Amino acid sequence: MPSILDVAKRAGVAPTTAKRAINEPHLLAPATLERVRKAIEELGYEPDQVAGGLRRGRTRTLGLMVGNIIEPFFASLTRSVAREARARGYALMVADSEYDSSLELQNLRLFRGQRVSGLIIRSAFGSPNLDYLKQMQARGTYILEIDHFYPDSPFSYVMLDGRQCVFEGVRYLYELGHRRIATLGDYHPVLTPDERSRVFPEAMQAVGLSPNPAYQRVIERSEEAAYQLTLELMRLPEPPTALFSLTGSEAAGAFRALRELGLRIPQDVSLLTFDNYSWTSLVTPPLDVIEQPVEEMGRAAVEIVLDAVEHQTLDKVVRRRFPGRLIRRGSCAPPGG
Amino acid sequence: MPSILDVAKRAGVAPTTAKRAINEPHLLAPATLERVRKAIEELGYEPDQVAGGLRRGRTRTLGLMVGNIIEPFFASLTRSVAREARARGYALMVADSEYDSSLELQNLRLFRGQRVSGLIIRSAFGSPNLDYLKQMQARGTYILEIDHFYPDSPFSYVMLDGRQCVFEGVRYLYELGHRRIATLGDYHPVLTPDERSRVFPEAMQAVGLSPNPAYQRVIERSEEAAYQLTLELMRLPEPPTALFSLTGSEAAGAFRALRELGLRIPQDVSLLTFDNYSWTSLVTPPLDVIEQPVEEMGRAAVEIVLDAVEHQTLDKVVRRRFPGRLIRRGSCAPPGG
DNA sequence: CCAGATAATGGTCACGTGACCATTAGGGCT
DNA sequence: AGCCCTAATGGTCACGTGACCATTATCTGG
Repeated sequence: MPSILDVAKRAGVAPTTAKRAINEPHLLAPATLERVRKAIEELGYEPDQVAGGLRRGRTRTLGLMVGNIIEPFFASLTRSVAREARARGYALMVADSEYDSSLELQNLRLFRGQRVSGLIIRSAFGSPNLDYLKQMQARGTYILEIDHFYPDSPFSYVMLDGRQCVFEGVRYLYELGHRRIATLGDYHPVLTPDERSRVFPEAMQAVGLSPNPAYQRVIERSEEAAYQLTLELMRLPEPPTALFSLTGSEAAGAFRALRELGLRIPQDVSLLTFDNYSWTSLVTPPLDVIEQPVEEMGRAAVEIVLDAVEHQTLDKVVRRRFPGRLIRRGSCAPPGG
Repeated sequence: MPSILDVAKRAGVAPTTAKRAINEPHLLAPATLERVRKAIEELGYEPDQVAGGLRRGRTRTLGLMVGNIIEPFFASLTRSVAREARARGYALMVADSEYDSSLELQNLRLFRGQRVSGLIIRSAFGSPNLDYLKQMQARGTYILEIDHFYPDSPFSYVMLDGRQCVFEGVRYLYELGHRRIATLGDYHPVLTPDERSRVFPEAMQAVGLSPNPAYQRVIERSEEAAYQLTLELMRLPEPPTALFSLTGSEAAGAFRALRELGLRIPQDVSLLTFDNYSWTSLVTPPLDVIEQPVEEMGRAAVEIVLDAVEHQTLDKVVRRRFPGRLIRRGSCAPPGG
């Protein structure tokens, strides 16, 4: 692999001069610049970011830790983050915690070993890693949470405005005439704290309803758990007339369960879900969804992180909320046919 | 960020000794080892892979270039590759070419700058980057193609056995009684060379059929193009009785088109597709698919790359084919109801 | 014609590590 | 006692870069 020394030798200049052709070309005489450029071209020289990172004390790499890359939300986020990072000359390291805090820790160690300059993280459940993140931050890695944040998080974050979305969703169902509205379970308040399930009761109160305790179960956050819970809920003597799924993955479980039970959407039960996943428009009927501006969120995340890194303002905390958008397609209708 | 020097100082040993606690602990006296371990623990020391990579002349990073991270095939692949890389102590850099060779080149440059030790790549279409890849290889990056390979590729690869799958798919449809079978277009033989569309005519011949020229169009490889083509095909005077989609993305386009045309699956037309995407079991009817062993392929890819990197056998070319699995769910039936 | 400014180029060193070689102490053998 | 062997530990240097300082040539104004 040729180094700048090879370039310098070939161009007949000192290494310092050769490097200036890349970093501060305006300082060079046009003829010298041209000669160096030619040498770079001929040798196929590409600056070594490993050496540069060591010397600089700061790498041009960014870490992204997702909860589950299979979920389209994270896939879209990854694409958006990757695009933005590339545009700014940063490589993107991706890790998947599978929402498991011990895997998360392993991945954090890897990221730390690689000395990533910034970290965008959707933290896992259980979360004994807050201290580790704080330590990384104290040592110069800028940390930004996305899609979720720790209570009292000291970090920047980029989030959907879950509160606004849940309120809007509940109001939408309410105005269609629904009174028996259920989310697909509560998440565990400590193990899987979640804004959406936390504000649901408030959203119900805002329209003069209160959540039916019979519908409230603490579940794991997965398609399978949502599938099981939907079966249970719809077999109650007084089943919900509308299901409000707080994530796209859970909607798939609910949809599967409703089909198995032979329940028609929206005649027998309405279904509303977060996340405009592509399958939601392929099924019959197409589902009403609350879309997140994922691309924008990814862009914003990279911008916040890299601005802080490059301007050396690691202490700057930036928090941005993004609105969701309700898309009506026909899976919600007045109750009772 | 503490370095091994800090650890050594705190443990009261020489830097060399401190490092041995990590790299060759068997050489140390138990008491010394314990003291160094304690110092590492207290300081929260994590070896700097940037410095190590520079000195070693080899980083512990792997590059993964996907065609489109949004496609579940690539999302699953990414997860599998990330898992395996993590298990071996390598960080994974992910880039998305969006199947565009100019974006691909930008990403390759980034990877090269970061001195990735290995590269797993699903190459883009158009592909003027073969030379660049060869150059990277000549400079010590082990390259492995996945899901697709250049004609006369000099690299290792991991692939589905597309030939076997297409043959099996065609035979399946043939035995159900179909004679008018169409793929969703040919890909451009130069711009988007593709094994599956190339062997389709052979597979037809193997059952005594030949592809209907009226069904053969060169299309782009996208959901939208597949949607348009399906509309066209089904409006022909003699439309196909069975559609064979060569990718999961295209199946979504075909499915959308069939629904818009009001055609029933499988009564009016059978639909068979590659890739067991989760939506294919959610729609009505659930689709017959040819599943790829994506996880295994990802694991194999990392294994091949890292074994070559770590054993310094960069010249070793390994090529593996994986069988697909046909899953019947009800979207294919004898023609004519 | 020269001081001082500026343009252009050159030289040196440290970042943290791993490879390699060097040194010391103690134990077993003749 | 003298030798060698091994266990345990220490010292040095280069990887390629970027920050910083140094040097030389050319120009400008009085």
